[in-house]
Amino acid sequence: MSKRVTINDVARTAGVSRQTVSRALNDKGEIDGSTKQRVLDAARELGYRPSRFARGLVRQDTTTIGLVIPDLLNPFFTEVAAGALEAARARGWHVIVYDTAGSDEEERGTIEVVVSQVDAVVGYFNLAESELDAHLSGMPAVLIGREHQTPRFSSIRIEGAAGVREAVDHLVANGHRRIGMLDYEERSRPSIRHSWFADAMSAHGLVADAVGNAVQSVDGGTEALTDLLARRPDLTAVFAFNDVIAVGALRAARRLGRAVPDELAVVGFDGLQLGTVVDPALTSVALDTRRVGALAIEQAGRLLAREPQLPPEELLVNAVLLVREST
Amino acid sequence: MSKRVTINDVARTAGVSRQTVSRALNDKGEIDGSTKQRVLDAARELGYRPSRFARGLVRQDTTTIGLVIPDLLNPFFTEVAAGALEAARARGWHVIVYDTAGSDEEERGTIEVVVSQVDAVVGYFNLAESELDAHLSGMPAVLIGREHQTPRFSSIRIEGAAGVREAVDHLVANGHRRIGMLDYEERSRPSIRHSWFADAMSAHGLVADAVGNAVQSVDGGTEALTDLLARRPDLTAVFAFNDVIAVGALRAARRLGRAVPDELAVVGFDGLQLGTVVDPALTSVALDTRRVGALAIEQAGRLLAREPQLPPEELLVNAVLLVREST
DNA sequence: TTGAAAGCGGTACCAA
DNA sequence: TTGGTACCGCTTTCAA
Repeated sequence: MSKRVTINDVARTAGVSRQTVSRALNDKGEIDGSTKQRVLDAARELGYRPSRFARGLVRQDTTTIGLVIPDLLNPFFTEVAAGALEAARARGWHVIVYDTAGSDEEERGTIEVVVSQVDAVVGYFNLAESELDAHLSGMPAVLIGREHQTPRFSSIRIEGAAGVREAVDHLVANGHRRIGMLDYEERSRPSIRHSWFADAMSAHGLVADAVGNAVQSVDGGTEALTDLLARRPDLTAVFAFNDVIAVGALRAARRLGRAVPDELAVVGFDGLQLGTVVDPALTSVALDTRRVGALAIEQAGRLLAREPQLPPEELLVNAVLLVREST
Repeated sequence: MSKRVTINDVARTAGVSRQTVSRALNDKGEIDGSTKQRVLDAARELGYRPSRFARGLVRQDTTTIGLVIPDLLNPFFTEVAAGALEAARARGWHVIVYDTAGSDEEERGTIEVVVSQVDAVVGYFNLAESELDAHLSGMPAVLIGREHQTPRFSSIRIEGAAGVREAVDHLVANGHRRIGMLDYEERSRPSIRHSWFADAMSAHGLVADAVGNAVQSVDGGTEALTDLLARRPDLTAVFAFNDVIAVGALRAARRLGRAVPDELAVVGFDGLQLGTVVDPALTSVALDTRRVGALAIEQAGRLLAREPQLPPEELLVNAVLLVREST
């Protein structure tokens, strides 16, 4: 790595002081036109590029947020990321994206690195709060889709009980009684969405006993529904943990020759754009995903500025039923 | 914004010098256990967080790449971004993602900001090379999917002539003669993909005279095919600029009651994952999108280190026909 | 209009 | 094991 060209080098070859170089480069007034030109020429010739560290050190204005997500290829996280990016840009902030590939190991590595690279971090974490707290060494953090205890943390909650209830109501109203679920278990425990589902079922006197487990991918959904239907061919409807899994389920239904929605109704969760490109278009308990990202940025901003936090009810994104064609 | 807590504050409250604080925080040896603990306590209490700028200034090791894409919600760019992120992580580099929303204005703003935030920039740019050159003020840049003249730039080329030729051969072999195209024009000029298509058509003595123009979105594809078929209902196959548009075309065909592939064959370009979730699965001239991103990072690294560039033939990503169900 | 000097917040190297 | 000092590269006073 050849030595860095500094402002001093430019100053020397242009025959001026470094302050003058700084003036020329930053378009400040108070500089002679020809001097400025001379400096600019010298800078170009030497291939000078100011150090962003030195600059940042002096004018501590730029804010950089780390966005941690498990999988950029999962459209849900992409939509959240897009929302975060947009909100950050509106404030002139930067976003460094970290993809943890859904692995705890990568997540640890990411956190280690994040600490020295950004001003605050937002995103989806899987590690225990105690571990996060220990390694984040005081950095403001906003957890998405997950509760927090430590006061230093903040979280954006996704409230889907009412939406899932709507979905089950809708299915029951359409005559469905045997409704299964494709869940996504974390740490071998049923998800919170599963409990929303179970509650909604009980309200109709039904039991949520037909549950399959899927990994978070389209293929995962295909596989899970295939398995579930093998065990419970009597199901007439399924609720999936999210749209990605539901889209996989749609594919499985097609392969198994079960027409959707007539022979099997499918409901997803998230309300992604993805649900509109499949056939039939996916009915889903929909979320404003962009808002999730935007809220996280907003909240990170408050943490950073030590401003009062948003009240809990503002840190909530509600999901509502969006009926399309798959039910 | 309350004043920043610096290493001096910690040193003062812990009653030691800042060098000692530095030692304690960086787990250097040569420090008494109790002193270290005292420093750590003080740091925690004050909520001290080291300035990444000051750190970066002194040990100038971290490399940050700016990734500029027009639309993070477009799965093609997401796949490229994922490839870039992965390649960057493997080197311990960071990636700041910029979404220009496909607007020249945003692109200008992005470039302005990028210059002082990253060490090199890679991505999709729309602005003229002269303008890029002027505002990038010497920063190494890798253009994706676009030729370059200025030697300081580098580019990752996408070579699809052979793949498109394969696609047209395949369609013709299946009896298609009236094949249309849904193009994506830039600056009101047919794309390079259109010319590949036209060449492939001529090779069979056919003319590429049924061309529609689409915006880069699923909806754009739907609209464009609807229009095109209104003008040219006799078409039996269409080749789309990319998979996103092709997926929209699939939807249009469905709405118009034209069965795919029997009454209309559809071929996309890019070979995205997206093509496997639709029904029928999309035949596409496929690209290794992750590799596109990875190559861009690799090349940026060489530019940065002033190492010899990769030879042009390595900076090429070839597309090949991937037959699925839509043809 | 220009330059000298003083930091910005850290780390490295030395001496104590 | 500690602290003093120089310095990273740049911008911001303040004089000249």
